[in-house]
Amino acid sequence: MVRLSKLTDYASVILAQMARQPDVLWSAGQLSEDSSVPKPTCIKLLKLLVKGGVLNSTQGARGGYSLARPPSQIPVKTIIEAIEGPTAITECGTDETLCRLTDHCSVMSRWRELGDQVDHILTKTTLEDLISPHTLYARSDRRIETLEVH
Amino acid sequence: MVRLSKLTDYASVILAQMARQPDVLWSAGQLSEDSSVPKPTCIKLLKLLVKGGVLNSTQGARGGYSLARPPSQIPVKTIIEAIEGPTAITECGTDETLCRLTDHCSVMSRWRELGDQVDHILTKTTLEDLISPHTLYARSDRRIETLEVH
DNA sequence: TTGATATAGGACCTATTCAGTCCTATATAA
DNA sequence: TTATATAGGACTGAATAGGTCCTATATCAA
Repeated sequence: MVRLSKLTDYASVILAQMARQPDVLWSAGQLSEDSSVPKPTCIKLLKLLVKGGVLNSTQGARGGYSLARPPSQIPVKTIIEAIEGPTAITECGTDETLCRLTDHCSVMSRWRELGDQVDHILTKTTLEDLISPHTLYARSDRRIETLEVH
Repeated sequence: MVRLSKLTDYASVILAQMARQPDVLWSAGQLSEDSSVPKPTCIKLLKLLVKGGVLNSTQGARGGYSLARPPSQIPVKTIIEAIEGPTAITECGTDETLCRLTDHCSVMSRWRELGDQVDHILTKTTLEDLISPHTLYARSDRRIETLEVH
């Protein structure tokens, strides 16, 4: 149901480190060393995060990576999607037979609504929250309030 | 991030059908036919749902399956876990090296809190909601209110 | 008692996805 | 020009998901 892939786990640790010193230009080697993530894997993650708009990169000698935005403006949803790709709660459309069932599509719209609620949480929570020493629940501005109908 | 496996998708369609006529004893063959889910797979799902406490089964000729509880008392979380097994947001413990990092465990507790919020939604939403023709948002008793700190 | 009809439980195979590695190209600074 | 970075891709092995099949057991009816 809700599971972080190992790579997202790694990425969040790497990003947490970067977020604590947002002005440093980090090299892949440095990040790999500090985070214990094997260098090839670390490099792969950094590339994905650049592609996903989470990081900026500077090429060449003395180059490296830095956060593209302040931690408070990086939703965890963005991080997850950068690593795992865009993910809907159901693909729907793969199985034509099922989709013709009366039940199927109505049940699926409920699932999709559930997915929206989860999305809402993941969008509201940011990298800043991840590195905070305080529980999410303690922050009134981060509590999940009644959802609005759009 | 949040994705229904195909099998959970199938299971929800099957359960939706059963929920609309809760007093019928359904045979696997009947359910397979009505839901377009291939019989072997359908049977597998039904077994998992029995094991997970969602369904009751009656063996022998004229046997079959029925809901173990009223739809309003079957959280979707129970359904998901019956099919996909218990799933935590991170395994944690698989990678000893990462776990020794100062950052890692604090970041992971935030992820875990996020997981708890999602859990909360999945526990509050039931099979009854899934088969409802009305959007989840329209039901005030199903809206996600401020979470409590335990 | 026997046969037909169900579920129970497990083994098993295959396809897809995930994790991880490696190679070559390109950009930059000294 | 060389050393040091990232960029982009191909590739491999492992893990998981999806799907099938076989044998055992329980129940009902003739």
